[in-house]
Amino acid sequence: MSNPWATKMEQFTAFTAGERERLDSLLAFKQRGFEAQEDIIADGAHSDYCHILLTGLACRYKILPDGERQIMAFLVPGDLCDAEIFILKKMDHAVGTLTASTTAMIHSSVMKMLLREASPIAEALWWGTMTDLGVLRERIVDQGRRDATERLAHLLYEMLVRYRISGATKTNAIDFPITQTDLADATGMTPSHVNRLLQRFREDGLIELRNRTLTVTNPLRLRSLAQFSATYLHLDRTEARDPAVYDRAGELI
Amino acid sequence: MSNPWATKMEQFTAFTAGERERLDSLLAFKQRGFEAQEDIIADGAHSDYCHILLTGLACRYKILPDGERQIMAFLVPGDLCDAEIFILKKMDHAVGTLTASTTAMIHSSVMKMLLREASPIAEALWWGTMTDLGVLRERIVDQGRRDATERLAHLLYEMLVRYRISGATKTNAIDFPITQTDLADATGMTPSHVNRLLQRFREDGLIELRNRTLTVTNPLRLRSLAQFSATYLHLDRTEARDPAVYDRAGELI
DNA sequence: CGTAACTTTGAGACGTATCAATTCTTGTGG
DNA sequence: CCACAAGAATTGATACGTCTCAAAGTTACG
Repeated sequence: MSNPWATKMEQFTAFTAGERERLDSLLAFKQRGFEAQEDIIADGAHSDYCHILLTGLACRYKILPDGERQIMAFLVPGDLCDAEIFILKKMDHAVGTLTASTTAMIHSSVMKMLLREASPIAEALWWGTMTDLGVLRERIVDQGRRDATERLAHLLYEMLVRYRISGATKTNAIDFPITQTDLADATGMTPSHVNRLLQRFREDGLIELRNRTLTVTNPLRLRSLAQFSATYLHLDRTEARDPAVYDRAGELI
Repeated sequence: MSNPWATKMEQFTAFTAGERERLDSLLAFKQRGFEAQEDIIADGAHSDYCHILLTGLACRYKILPDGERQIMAFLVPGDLCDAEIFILKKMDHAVGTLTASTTAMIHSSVMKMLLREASPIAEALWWGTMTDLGVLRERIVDQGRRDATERLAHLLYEMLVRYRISGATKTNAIDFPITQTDLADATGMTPSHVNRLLQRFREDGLIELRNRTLTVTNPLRLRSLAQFSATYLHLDRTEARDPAVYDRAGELI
């Protein structure tokens, strides 16, 4: 059984065969399918289960009083949707799917137990949380001090890197079901402006984007345009596992 | 001994006398003073100690390649500066003081031990981390979908609330050593624009700001201008502890 | 094969940045 | 206690990035 959760955490630490088996059985215990545009967990809701995205694509978002949507993060397979639910009374945002997806459900009591162990699994869970914090901080830098072009380039490049480390692709092409409206809600622009920027990226030979597939034709230039540095992802073991992801300077792709 | 760390965590959970004593002794073990504008922990650095801010004011920030600074969060007494350091190899951002400050230092091995317990202290530490995530997400909403006026109002109002729950004030006036340049670096504006907005807030009778003191003269209007809702702070026990912080509708002043 | 969702295009308005100059504060040493 | 320096706040005029709103294409899908 493929286990994107374990694959993701192995960017940080090494698991024994026994630990891998345990992670597999945790995921197998209880699963659920979702359609596109469905909430995995609603804003203000509580649940006794944490959800781990297994397949599909989801996002964290909030709906503002005036009806506008802000996407705060995209979730790819292996990501934990609602780590907070085992400790907080209710969600302060929603997690919803963008495409049809499946999740594994882990009971909060099991999650609590896992976190209390002196094991690589517990450490990896902490690492995941700390990395989430890093990703959010990077997004704040994006929106505070980078212009629309850099912001969009950064988002596209980050998605490429995250798909590569999750093992979903080995090339520079990724499945990309995110609409321009979604991109606009994530970067704080209007869809029109996203559209015009994407056209420029295409004209400049940086990307191709059609048929729900994004191909980064010039990754080095896209990375430098985005001022991307992978430090905030804390991929301590990626180099050892997959040297191909790195270029000669030791930088990701 | 005053213990802002314990006070903050008591917004979430109740401690026994023994737990309070333990928290006191953890803070007393090793402390350090910092001058204004000094790094508590530098970008890329590693340390064997976590720092908890005891007095003063600090911020998380990053310096971009072009020299610009983005402030990602302000830290008030009781806040944990670098929770990630016990699990990650190095910081992906810096934490620096804005005013002269003191911190308590807790060895990472002690921190790890605390987190593994089945105790209210461990739960409160998790709560703090989850709340930090919430604050960052709220800042992303701010910068993505609110205009400069709302953004600045939101920041000012959040600082008032955080000072009130930390016990630093019982009125609507707080010590405010944050310069307009700092505010600009936190909200992603220019100092000039911050200045013009603050003038408007003053003209509109929302705030007074002079002599490093911020007085919110019309908290209700400032809150509604900011579209502020305290949900993301997860102050589960605040109402029980300090009903005065709430207005009649049950919303945080 | 029709319809809804998504993408593309255009022209004008507006919010915020820029950059430079001035005034006000604050802290410091004579 | 005053004078000065350095930092912080304020002001102004202009430029530009991005939004707005509306309409026309295009694509995906039941």
